[in-house]
Amino acid sequence: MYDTTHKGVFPDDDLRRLLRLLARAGGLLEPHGHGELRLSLSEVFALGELAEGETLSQRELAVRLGLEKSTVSRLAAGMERRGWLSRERDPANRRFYRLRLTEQGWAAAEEVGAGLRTMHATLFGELTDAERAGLALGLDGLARALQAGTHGGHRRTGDDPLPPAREASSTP
Amino acid sequence: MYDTTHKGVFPDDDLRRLLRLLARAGGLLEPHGHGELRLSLSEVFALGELAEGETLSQRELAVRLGLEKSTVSRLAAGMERRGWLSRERDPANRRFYRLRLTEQGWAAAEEVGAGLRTMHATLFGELTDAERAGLALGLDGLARALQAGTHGGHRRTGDDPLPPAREASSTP
DNA sequence: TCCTATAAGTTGTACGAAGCAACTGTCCGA
DNA sequence: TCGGACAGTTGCTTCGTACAACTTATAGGA
Repeated sequence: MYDTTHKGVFPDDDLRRLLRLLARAGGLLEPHGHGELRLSLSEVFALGELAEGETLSQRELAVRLGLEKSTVSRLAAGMERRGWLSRERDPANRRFYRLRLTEQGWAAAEEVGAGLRTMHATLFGELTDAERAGLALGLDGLARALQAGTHGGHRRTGDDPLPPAREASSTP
Repeated sequence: MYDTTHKGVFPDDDLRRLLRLLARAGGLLEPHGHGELRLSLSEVFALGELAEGETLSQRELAVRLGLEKSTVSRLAAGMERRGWLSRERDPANRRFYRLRLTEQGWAAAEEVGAGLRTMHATLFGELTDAERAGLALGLDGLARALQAGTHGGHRRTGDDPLPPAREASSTP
């Protein structure tokens, strides 16, 4: 009896499709057996951030990843243990770490990055030009929309009042 | 030193943007305090599946969600405990359950669905027509591409040799 | 008809990612 | 010189999940 009454309870449109995609792509990424490497999604993102080249404090990284500082503390410790990043204290302000990738870390980032690019190529190879273009446009808009709202909904960590802070954390 | 050598290690294109979006949107959805309800992402997806109207076996649901049968066993048990679904044995084959939403389950689905639609509306309200159209087009293509590959990458559960299915993930 | 293989679901257990709270250490300004 | 603010750490808990071993039901032979 519900069938008729409640059909289409969930939005069956673009958003829904995006969500499914999220889930699906999430599956593609989660266990992340990128090559020899085995890393968590957060580690992948951390590599991505650090591969930007800047040195970051753990807090900075936490903000960018939307994770709790304690989580990032352990995350960074683990990556350090695996030889992917070095954690020097900022000489200008020893409260801060200066996280940066080691050579091994760069290698890992490269490997993961290569994996992502491959997947990207495979996936996007199946799209038409129009679809690619549309996707680029649409995602830009979506990113903007997400940024705009900031929507109380972040991650668990509600660090909305973000990165204005930062004291002495150097970086050329 | 590495900076120059390894700049742009991660793909900095649409895929990358999609991934960021995943992460960010994931944040929007994860804790899922939809109205009064508090449910995990997997529960949201389960509601979505069951709100299609069909009765499903737990195995079917597991396949669609891309989860292990034991996980789904507990998931379903939890949802039953909360009064969202009924689990009758299939009289024709008593090994199977026939999962279906209860009235409360439909209400929950409706509430969650409403939340999703609201979010959708908010988000998409900020897009231009071109962006919306592009997104729709692009996501269609992406969905097709994902389906096409099946990409060995699934989730931990390697249930590739299976029916046409969708997937999900979760978190409290 | 019984006997075994298979399949659905359950339970025990372990694990990893995450948050929160309480703590340490560092700095800075009154 | 003290006290507050803040980066980072550690202990603890929670949650979602997988895997493996088990139970129960079914279906197909010998």
